[in-house]
Amino acid sequence: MEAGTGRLDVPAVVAASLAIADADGLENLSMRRLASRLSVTPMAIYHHVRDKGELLDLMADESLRALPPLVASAPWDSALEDLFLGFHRLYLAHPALAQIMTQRPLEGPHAIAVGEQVLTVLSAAGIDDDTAASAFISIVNYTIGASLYRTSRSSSRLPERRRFGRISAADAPRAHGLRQTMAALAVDEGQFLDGLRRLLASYRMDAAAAPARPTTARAPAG
Amino acid sequence: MEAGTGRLDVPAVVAASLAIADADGLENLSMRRLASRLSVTPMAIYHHVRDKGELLDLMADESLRALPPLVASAPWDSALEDLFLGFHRLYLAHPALAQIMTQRPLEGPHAIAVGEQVLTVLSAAGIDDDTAASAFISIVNYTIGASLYRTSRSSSRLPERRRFGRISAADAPRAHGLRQTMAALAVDEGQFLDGLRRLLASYRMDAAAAPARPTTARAPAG
DNA sequence: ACCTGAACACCGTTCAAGT
DNA sequence: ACCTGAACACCGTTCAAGT
Repeated sequence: MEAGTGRLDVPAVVAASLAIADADGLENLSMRRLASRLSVTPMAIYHHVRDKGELLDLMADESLRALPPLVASAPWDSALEDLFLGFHRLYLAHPALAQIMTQRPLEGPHAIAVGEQVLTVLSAAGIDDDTAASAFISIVNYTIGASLYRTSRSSSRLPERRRFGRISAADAPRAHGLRQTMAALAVDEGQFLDGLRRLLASYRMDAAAAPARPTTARAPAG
Repeated sequence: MEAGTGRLDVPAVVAASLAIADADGLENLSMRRLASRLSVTPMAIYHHVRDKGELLDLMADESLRALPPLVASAPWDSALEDLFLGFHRLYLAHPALAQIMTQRPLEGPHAIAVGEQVLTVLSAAGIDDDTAASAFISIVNYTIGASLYRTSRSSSRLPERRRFGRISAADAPRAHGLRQTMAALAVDEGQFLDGLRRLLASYRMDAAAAPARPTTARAPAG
């Protein structure tokens, strides 16, 4: 498959990797499967990528290109809400990316560019540097956790439960009664948004407490 | 190793699995490694556990035994803060557990018991059922995301970065200036607590808006 | 520079057999 | 019931060789 192009390059390798991970899950992405999809010998890939780990880094960073850019004209909190909703949607579309982020710190150029944008917006809102750094980390963590939660419960990837029976009304009446509510929330974008908004509202109070700053935004101050 | 006991059982298998995952990472936990640590043939394990997936489920649920129980006498928000701090510490001590939770929905008996406790506490605080379910999910998601963040950055498991250079002052002045701050926050329990408290504070407002309820809260008591 | 082929040290799991 | 042994269809990666 994918034949014809003749020559292999990094973008083609990354694209094929994402396609395999989307179709069959990250656990089924192997260098050998990838090679056969590219009609090439496994070792050919090693000429473009040092090892599988580097391939995963490239997948995670490269896919951030698809993120809708932050809208600078909007209020800072709704701009951030949109940005992280974009993250969440990206991770739902490509569950492998969220998984990769939990195993390898993402430090590629696109990831750093997004981080820079977020920190700039928080700073312009009047939030001090330390709080901004902390806010960035907490919001990213929440977003990744919520995305993993939804993808791990998406019908297509559920492992068949065997050992454990269903949740019983006798042992856990509340959890039992809320079973269907929780199942619905697990596939609901509104559930993600609710938590995100609660975090943003909390940082809004930090912003209000600080003196508003002009958005000139010159770097780490000289 | 681990010889002498003569007979294999599920607790021994689970304990050995955790020991391997703690020492060498979940990615190095294999049925064959596990078998050799138990001085047994790989196939012997399959007599106690259906497959590797079930083994992972058992590891994740069984380890929840170590969680400090929720202190019912404390105010609900500080009780929940303690409980989830306990989760966070458990995941830091055993990074494999947080990883497993992102791949397989945790529905074992201990997980359900913890969920029941949390829902009961939220309800007794005067939070309605739908909000309680949503709060539970968001707080768990945040906790898992934050735990994964810290473990993925723990010095012992960092993959050597190759493709991407260090973050440059020219391209990302803010991110560059905050590099050391962010690195410090990545290993700081206070960073986790800050985000957790912001979420709890938000739900405290829901509780205040609702009529307070007597803490009759039947169920797992008795 | 870019790719192939053979090989090494691993995987999870099935199936048949032993006690 | 509990365990072994051999086998199957896979892995990631090194090394030497081809063009």
